[in-house]
Amino acid sequence: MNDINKNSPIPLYYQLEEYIKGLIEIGEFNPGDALPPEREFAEKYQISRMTVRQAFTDLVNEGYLYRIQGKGTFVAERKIEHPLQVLTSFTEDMKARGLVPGSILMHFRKIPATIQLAEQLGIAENAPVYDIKRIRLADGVPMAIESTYLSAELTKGLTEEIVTESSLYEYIEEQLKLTIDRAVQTIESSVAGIAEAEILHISVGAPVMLIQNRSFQKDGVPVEFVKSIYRADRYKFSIEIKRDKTYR
Amino acid sequence: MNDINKNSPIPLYYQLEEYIKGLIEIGEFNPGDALPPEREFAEKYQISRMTVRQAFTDLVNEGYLYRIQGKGTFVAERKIEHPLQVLTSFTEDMKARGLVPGSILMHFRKIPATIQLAEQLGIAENAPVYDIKRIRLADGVPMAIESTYLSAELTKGLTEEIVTESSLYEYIEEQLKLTIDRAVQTIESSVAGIAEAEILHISVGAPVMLIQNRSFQKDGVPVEFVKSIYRADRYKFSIEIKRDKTYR
DNA sequence: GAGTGGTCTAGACCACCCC
DNA sequence: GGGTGGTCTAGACCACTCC
Repeated sequence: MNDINKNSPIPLYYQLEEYIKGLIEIGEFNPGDALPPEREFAEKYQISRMTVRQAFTDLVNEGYLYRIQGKGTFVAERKIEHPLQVLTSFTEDMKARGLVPGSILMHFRKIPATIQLAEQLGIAENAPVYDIKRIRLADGVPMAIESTYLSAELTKGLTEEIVTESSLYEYIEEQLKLTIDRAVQTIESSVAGIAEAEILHISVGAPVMLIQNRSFQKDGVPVEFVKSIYRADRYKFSIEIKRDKTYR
Repeated sequence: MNDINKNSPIPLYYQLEEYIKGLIEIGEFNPGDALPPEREFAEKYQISRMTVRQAFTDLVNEGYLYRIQGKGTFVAERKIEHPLQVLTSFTEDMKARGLVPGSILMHFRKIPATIQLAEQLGIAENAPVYDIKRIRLADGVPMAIESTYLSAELTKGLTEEIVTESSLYEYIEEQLKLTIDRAVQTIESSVAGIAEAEILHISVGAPVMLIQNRSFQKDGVPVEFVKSIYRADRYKFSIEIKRDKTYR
């Protein structure tokens, strides 16, 4: 019955966040419902109102709740589609769409950085770069051609085995302890050329989406640069955008 | 010399945010620089450390700063491209790209909602809907065909004059007092048909981007639904995505 | 006027980094 | 050990909404 444990090393505000998220998920609170007031949470769990506010504020920022001054705090409408407000890998993206992800490695090599790659990765020209090219599958069908480029200085020790047998993201985050904080994604439309058409099993001239992705650490150092070609008949890109917080 | 005014009705944390943003903009602090510690700000301006933290936390969430426990708070790398983390109108988008926006109204009419429109706008089938179709220009060249749908119940009093002579967004936000909080955007690739090719001055079969946009208020009520067809040779879509805050 | 969220204080102790 | 951010308290008063 104790949903908030004061002796846990997990911060109280975070426990409360998870607890409230849980209540929303099981339908205890529905979109549009008012939550109990902050002071009520504070008293019920014997924690300070400021701590409750920290939890509420986080959930507001994450889009679970919204507040109206003088009225209360309310559950926001459920998020729609896959909420790609959040950076994901191909694997996670496909799973979220209910598809089984797969991958065929075309090559794994180390090359000297071209001018373009050097600029995208924030390294010197001709510095070593891992160049990984994969065909990405969804339910066994080719979905995209993906080229990943990583500074070999930053991701030392990357091998073909890691790429084929485990997760590149996992290696980057858990083994190398690099934390990806944000990415800039560029999306264009194009049409398939002969080579792409063959790999993706579509006709020459069929529409494709070109998606480029540059991932950064918190300090702004680029971690990876990915160029993908998705077949347009099977892939839609969807995001949720927040309007600017305007105080004026 | 008093950058923080305790007697102002503007909250202290907000004044501090603006002040710090200003220091970053004029280059007083550069990306990677450490800011003075929270306690120093608190003492210097005679405000509580919690208030300083509120300002810092907001700036971290907005991407201006990042924190490293035990080390300090640092200025983040400048944001790249047009930071379309933020919802904008066609007009604002083009201006940000250094292009002069223009518009040709093809029709402005009131129609009964189709099933699809009813669903997108969260209204009853056959309820009245404003249907606005425009050719959007950049530097005088056709850039996109845009169809906007609005619930006529919600946006009562909308006229052709408002659409042609002022800004639809301005009318929605300032006259109707509706606040758009977020939008879900879906992007697909396709190729131009005969009608689109003619309007956009491109060849049949040339790549185009289909962009759909549903805008919502804080309570989740949809405000508008926009379907656009952009010519792909002149338009790239770019966004910045944050990685999930993972506490685990 | 009662109830809500919004802002703010003046402390406290903990966790982490670096010397 | 000294300095940093991270968490938390127990209050206070203000601004807004609704009756």
